[in-house]
Amino acid sequence: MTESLPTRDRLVAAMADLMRFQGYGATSVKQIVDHASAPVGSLYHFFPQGKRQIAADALRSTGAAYIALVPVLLDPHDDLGDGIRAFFDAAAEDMERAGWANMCPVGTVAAEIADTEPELREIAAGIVSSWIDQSTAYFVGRGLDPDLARRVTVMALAALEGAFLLARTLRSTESLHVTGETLAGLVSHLPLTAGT
Amino acid sequence: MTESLPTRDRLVAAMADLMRFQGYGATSVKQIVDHASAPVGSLYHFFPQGKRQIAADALRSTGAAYIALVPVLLDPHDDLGDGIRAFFDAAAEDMERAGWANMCPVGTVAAEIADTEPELREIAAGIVSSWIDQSTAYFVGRGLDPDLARRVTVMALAALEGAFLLARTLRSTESLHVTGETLAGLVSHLPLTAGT
DNA sequence: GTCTATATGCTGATAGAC
DNA sequence: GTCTATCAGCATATAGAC
Repeated sequence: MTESLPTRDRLVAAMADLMRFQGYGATSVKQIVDHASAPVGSLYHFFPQGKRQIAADALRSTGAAYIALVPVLLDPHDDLGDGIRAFFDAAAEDMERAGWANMCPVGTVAAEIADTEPELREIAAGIVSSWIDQSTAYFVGRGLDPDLARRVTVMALAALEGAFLLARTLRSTESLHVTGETLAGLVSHLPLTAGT
Repeated sequence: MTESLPTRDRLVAAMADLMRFQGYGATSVKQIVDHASAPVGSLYHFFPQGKRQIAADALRSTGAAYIALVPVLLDPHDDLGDGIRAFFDAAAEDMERAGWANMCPVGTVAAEIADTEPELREIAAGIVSSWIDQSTAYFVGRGLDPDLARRVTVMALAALEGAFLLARTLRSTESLHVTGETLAGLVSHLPLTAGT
């Protein structure tokens, strides 16, 4: 983490990276600054409210980055089911290569802080809500009825996060491949509204 | 937590309870003994290796308790899909009533400790593996082909854990109802092997 | 087995020189 | 904006009387 980014950005990236592996509680301020090759003072200069504030920033920036993947990974596939399968297979490959870190800190952290860090929980809830809204809109654009699109989104997101949890715990990609395959079969047979 | 259980059992129950809400890292030894109305010395008397050891015990005992729910909740339903729907709806009701604690500490804790507590991760992996094996065997007993039974199990477990995560983050039962309903539709149309 | 007092180290956070 | 030295508090764990 000695990239030539501004200090502030290096700190946020380091926090996001550490949270993917360790979650929030197990990540110490000292680890963050070491990982970002920055002095402690700089962290409190940019983030006067300390660890909680930099965690909020890291969640927000990665949350925004991940929702952008949906169109990127699904657009190339005419059949939505094929797109979903490719999405889950890509996640499996990335996860194994990254040493079983979660893809996104939001999933790792959300359960951990849901009752102990109310402010961070609300931020995580906002990110997840916007994921659901944007992904629903994408599926509507691909021809699904709005209500069905939302249900498909919620189902797929739950399956993805759960499969990440199992993969991480078991150190196996089976859960990602199986859920991706099953969802693909489901989605390929959904009715599309006229004109798509 | 002033039940008339032996001290050792009260300590394990307190740890399991706290981990459901807070996870592992945010639960302190002081909280455990306070919640169990026991002195610190007793914890280290029964669990010489301290917090990590009592966490392992709490995970094991709740892991065993939860797999027992599968036949209890599914046996009454002739149609497997109906059983799955009832399972998820029951989980949603319990979760909301319990103030959005996770049903089982294994899910809350697994992601958090996967890279920081190798011994606990292996214990969690063992529990999850045995869930998958036992649940697969149950579905085979209900007439599914073994390979299909395993895939249904993995899919359902991933969806359940993911739906828990979303419900906890968003403080809404929507994810549990939607995933339960979707899985139910899927499972109701699976082919059964002859003779069931 | 129960309980209290305490040791040791690490935590998040701050002050102040440069 | 950068960096170091340091604070006060809490963490896990232990010692030893009862």
